[in-house]
Amino acid sequence: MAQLRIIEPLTLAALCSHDATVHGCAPCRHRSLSLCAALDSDELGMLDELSKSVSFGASETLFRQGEDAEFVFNITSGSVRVYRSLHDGQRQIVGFALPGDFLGLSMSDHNAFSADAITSTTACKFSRQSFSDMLDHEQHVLRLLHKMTSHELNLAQDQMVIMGCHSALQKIAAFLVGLRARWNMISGETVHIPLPMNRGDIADFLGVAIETVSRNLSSLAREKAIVIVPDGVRVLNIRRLESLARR
Amino acid sequence: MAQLRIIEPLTLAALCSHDATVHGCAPCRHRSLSLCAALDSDELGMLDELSKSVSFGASETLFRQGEDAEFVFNITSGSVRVYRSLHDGQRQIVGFALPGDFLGLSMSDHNAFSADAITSTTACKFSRQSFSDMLDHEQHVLRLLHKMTSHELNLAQDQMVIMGCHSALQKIAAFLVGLRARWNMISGETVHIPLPMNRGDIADFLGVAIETVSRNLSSLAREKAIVIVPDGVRVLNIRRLESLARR
DNA sequence: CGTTGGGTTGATCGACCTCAATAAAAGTGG
DNA sequence: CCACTTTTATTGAGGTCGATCAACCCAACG
Repeated sequence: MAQLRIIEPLTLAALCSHDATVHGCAPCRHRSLSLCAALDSDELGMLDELSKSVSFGASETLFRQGEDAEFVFNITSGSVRVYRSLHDGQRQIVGFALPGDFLGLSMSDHNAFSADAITSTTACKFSRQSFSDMLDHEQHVLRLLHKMTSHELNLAQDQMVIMGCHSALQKIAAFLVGLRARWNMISGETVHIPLPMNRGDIADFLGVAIETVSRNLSSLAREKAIVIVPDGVRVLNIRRLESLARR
Repeated sequence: MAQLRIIEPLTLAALCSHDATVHGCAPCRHRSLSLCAALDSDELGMLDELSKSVSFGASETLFRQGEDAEFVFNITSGSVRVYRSLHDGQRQIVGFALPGDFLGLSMSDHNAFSADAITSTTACKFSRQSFSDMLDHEQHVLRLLHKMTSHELNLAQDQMVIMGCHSALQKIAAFLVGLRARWNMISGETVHIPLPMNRGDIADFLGVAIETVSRNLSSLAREKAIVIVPDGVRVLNIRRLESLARR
């Protein structure tokens, strides 16, 4: 009877990690801001059994809009775009998932969005059914899940504020400021902002044209607020960016 | 087994109702498709004790951005705008709450948004703390709460898709189609779409100018897709609206 | 009546979309 | 390692949509 729903990019660290050096959920505990940290070892062991490590090459599909929602993903490395394809061929990206983010929890039995890897990506994959079953018996986990959903709602509403901007320059600046904050949570870095997604992805995220993204990034570079580097930007004047991003 | 009526509030209906004729949560049960219907009488009684009926006149404040988040509201009648005020004096409306909608779920210790009544509004008010305490003991309620939050998230993500539209006409049409669906859940009505909010509210919701809202509504009326009536519109050509609203 | 607030409509101007050309990167095959 | 293609990014020019400013209409209300 448990029902989950799509949770887009979640900034609550990885539930579970199966990378080359560590195995199982326990080693991942320290990476968690609020999730694994709140689980005891029994619960972690349970997660361990439910999860399976998977990896995707660039542009490979995690799940597709409309298909049965079979799995829940917790991104451990890489980056993912989550989007809806529209009948006019347009694409609205609703979020980018970074390491630690949760994807594919679906309340309905079919996905409302598609998701595919931007760069090479690894994730912990859970059967949605068994994940759901666990929620029936582990109130702890359900409570955390609800917290994450609430947090996700906050992110979505923040994005609405960004998209309400009348100026494209404001949108770009707000995008950079927001992404910088997220990378900062993950890596501690505040100057270099990786941009694994291409200009078209950013455009479809912000609801502007590709050329507008390019032009405004160039413009920010021209006024020395940022420097454009391969696969990202470096922040020179964060105050300028923040004043543009009307928060 | 509670009888479900499809023409009744699908938007999770009111958790609790304290209107002039009925008191307590139990009478409200029939109005709920999935919320109160899933609670037993003990649980309903508990809700009863926690909740308090409140009412607001037009443009009165339910809560203000930045203040401590003390309460959770379940709207029982009327309509509410939820918005963020920005440092440049602009206002981004992130949603309109209608009967059955929950407010205050996405917030942590302080409100991320302001909310005020558009029309005369009644609501059930819960202390956030006691509501939270109840969740610790009532898995049922927690699950329902999670579902409601998920529903909010759905609305927010749909709104992102709308705001990604490049054309203002598409935004207006998508707004009407979405609002029509919500009113349909509440009242069963599909032709008359009440618009309790004024043009400025719609403008700040969609991220366009007031005049643009007015012009495009007039345009839709001119092509006989809608008729503009006091406090709303009547739909003449839903197919036209839906084809504009790239879903 | 005058006033006020909300709504509509008109005119102007600038921002951004579109189309197009170029440049730079990243693959591909010899 | 170097031509070659393919993809992605940047830059330019022109046209259009929508923001802005302004006037006007209308209903509510004292």
